[in-house]
Amino acid sequence: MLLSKSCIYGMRAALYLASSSNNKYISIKQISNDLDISPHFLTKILQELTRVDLLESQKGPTGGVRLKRAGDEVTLVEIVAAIDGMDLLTECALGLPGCGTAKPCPLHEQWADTRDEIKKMLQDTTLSDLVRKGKEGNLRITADGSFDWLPKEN
Amino acid sequence: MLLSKSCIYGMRAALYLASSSNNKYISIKQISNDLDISPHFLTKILQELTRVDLLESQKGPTGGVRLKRAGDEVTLVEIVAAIDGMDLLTECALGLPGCGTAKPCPLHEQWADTRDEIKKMLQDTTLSDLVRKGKEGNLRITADGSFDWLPKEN
DNA sequence: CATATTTAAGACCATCTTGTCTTAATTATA
DNA sequence: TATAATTAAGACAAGATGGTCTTAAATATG
Repeated sequence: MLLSKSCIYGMRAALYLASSSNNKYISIKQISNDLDISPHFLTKILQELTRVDLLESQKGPTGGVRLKRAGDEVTLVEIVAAIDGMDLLTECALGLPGCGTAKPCPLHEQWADTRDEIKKMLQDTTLSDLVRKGKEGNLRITADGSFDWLPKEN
Repeated sequence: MLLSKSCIYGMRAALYLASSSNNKYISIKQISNDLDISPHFLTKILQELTRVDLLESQKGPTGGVRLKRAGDEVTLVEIVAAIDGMDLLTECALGLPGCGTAKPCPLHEQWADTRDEIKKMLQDTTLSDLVRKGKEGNLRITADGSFDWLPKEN
């Protein structure tokens, strides 16, 4: 698997938040309901994103979480880095420590190129990019496609 | 992590076997010694590769495992498919079942391209390709670089 | 044929990831 | 101020992966 489940859930939730126009606090319970993710588990994941300042949170009634920066200023690589770490984008495909141009493994060259493609994709894609695409095509971010991208207009 | 440890170990062992010119049976114990991999664990992994006919094995003294086909006819994707399965190369990056051109997720387009790059890399790289590179540059397939690519000449 | 060596098979345990639950702290609001 | 709602924190359970060990089956060789 490329990304852990935690990371995937984090990305889906970030997309959810980025699709909200007014950027008000939204409760994790609502997010977990709409995205069909276990609420406690999602809470733990979003706490991590709050800790690294991708989200901000507020407790109590009317509390919840929201993006700390605008969606067009948050790229996927930041979410991946926060949850899965940068290992995928830096480590050797054969698992050899210190593998690099100076001390490569036989697969290093090929994998370095491929790895850079992944990195570029994650760096070049913002939350807003995906929200735009999602709203235009009414695409799904849940298994059953129940998420509605509301509100549709900004 | 892109590939599981089992898969990485399987690839390293396959490289080891492909680097042997005469393709005689080599005991798993010797491989595990030279590559510094737990012998029992490696045995289990190589059994899997034997099961899918990438390797063939013989029991008893002078027994061991060897490549069933020539190294230039075995690509990395076969090893990955045998051990980790094809999930990495077919599944949605957001984990949505049935994600594809017909019913995409917002990230589908980008990820499909990137995924194809990974696939192409694994499909285009043969064991012999890596052995050649390894012998030419005396590159390592162990953490400490102790593997010697013997014999150097074929 | 007896023995030693090797793979095959699977039980078993450790560690990591995934997921659940409980309690505490915070805060809006009646 | 009391209450209810919410995040924060962390203990705990379940499941997957990584790794060890034991026993059985096969086989080369003395």
